[in-house]
Amino acid sequence: MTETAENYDATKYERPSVTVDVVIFGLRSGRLHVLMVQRKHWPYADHWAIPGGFVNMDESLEMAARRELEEETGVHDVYMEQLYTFGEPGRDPRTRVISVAYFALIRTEEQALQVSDESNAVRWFPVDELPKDLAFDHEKILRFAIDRLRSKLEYTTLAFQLLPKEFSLPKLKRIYEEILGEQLDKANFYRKLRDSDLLEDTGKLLNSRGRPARLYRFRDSRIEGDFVFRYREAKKKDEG
Amino acid sequence: MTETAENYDATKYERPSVTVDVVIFGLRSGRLHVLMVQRKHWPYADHWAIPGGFVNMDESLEMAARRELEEETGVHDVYMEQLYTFGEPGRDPRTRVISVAYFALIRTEEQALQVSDESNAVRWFPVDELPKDLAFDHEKILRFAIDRLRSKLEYTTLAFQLLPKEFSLPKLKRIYEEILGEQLDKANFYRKLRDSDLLEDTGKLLNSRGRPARLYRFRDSRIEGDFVFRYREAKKKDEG
DNA sequence: TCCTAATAGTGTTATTATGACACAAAGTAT
DNA sequence: ATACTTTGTGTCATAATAACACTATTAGGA
Repeated sequence: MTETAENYDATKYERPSVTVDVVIFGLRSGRLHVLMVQRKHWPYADHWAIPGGFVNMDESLEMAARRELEEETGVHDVYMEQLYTFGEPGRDPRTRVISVAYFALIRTEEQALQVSDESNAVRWFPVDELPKDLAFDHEKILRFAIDRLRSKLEYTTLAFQLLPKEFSLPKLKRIYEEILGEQLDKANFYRKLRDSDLLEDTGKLLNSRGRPARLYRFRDSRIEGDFVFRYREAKKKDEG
Repeated sequence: MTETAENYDATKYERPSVTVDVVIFGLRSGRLHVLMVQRKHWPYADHWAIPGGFVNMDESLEMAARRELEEETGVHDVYMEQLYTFGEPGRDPRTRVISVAYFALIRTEEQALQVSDESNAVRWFPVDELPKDLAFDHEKILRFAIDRLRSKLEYTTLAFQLLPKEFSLPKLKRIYEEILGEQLDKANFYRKLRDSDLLEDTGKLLNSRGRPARLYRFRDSRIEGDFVFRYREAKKKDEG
């Protein structure tokens, strides 16, 4: 007969370790970055890794992830969601480790982070200039996270979580372009946002070099959760 | 200093148990069903539960899930994807259990399943007639799976995994209606599929009561993975 | 002060996608 | 033959999209 949860003795089996890893995204100078830590010990000493750690027996997975996030960055109350769970045997040479990965979006340009860019141990990397030879399967996790962020951008308001509370339309557009990796049409983008009724004019203007940009904020009721704002410009068909 | 993966002693901490639970979807008489098992022992004796079990130390999560799936149904080579990982402390009264949930889509009407509908231990339930008081947090997992299936239906070819290899357009349409819970327009649905170029005419006809239906199969190159076939009829806006 | 560069923002139009619904086709049952 | 049932197509008004030309408002220098 098959072993099932029904006749399980909690002490009978070897158990894997469970960790949470948090892919932390932020903007720096308008470019999408990810926060990495440099390991000090075996395995993968000196290699860069996604911040993470073991789950305590009395905390939920999300609590563990938020704890790790706060330990690394000092921020809390940020957008976070579960990404995927990675559990290949052998992904950690020490023992069987199952990692529940999360990703977080933080308003880098608004909050003063505790992390120092000068430190050798913690650093922001642009997502297209990641260091080589990441620890464990973290390159895979990172790609997974970037793909997910990119695809969710097209049907959620996730991008808003990266921006300060008040922002201009050109800035929002630049984030979309940065993450999607393609140019968008200004007129169409603005129109879509106007029609979506997601934004609220603050009345303020932001001076820069040319014509000042109008500052907006999100209508509170719609920021939360994954309210659908679908932005996609259909690519030209190139089929036979 | 914070405890991190860097100075971890594998034997030092208490570890949670890790299970996989597999939400198994199938069609029976054109209705979406899910496979449940009835528990025999504490906790939740006699309650219905999602099939699942502990992950062995040397098998991947997906392997564990496929093993459970095959043990319950005898089928393999079916579509399966990871759903979400549930890990609230206290979700299992015995010990800390973290469950990696998967969902599988099987071609019920094609494969002869080992499970007997008469058995008291394993049974198919229509998704809108689930038994009461499911074990653990399985009701939550189930709702999660149904929501995911429903939303992925709109931008993937997942529905095709539930059908036999050859099928008619009306049958496909009925599945969409069943899962989405709303009526679709025949003409628009067929047109969308024709334009998508996903289907291949087998030349065969299926006799029933009225005009025979043409049988199609999926073009192989596009079945795999999550090729995008977006079907959504925009709901009428009912905003203030 | 006036011109220019730079950036923000709007209008317009052709094309395509969508939703609604009428209609035609091809079988079975009587 | 005729009614009935189910499959499958045609049509058209409307909405969404992509492309692109255009106007607006500032700073800064001649």
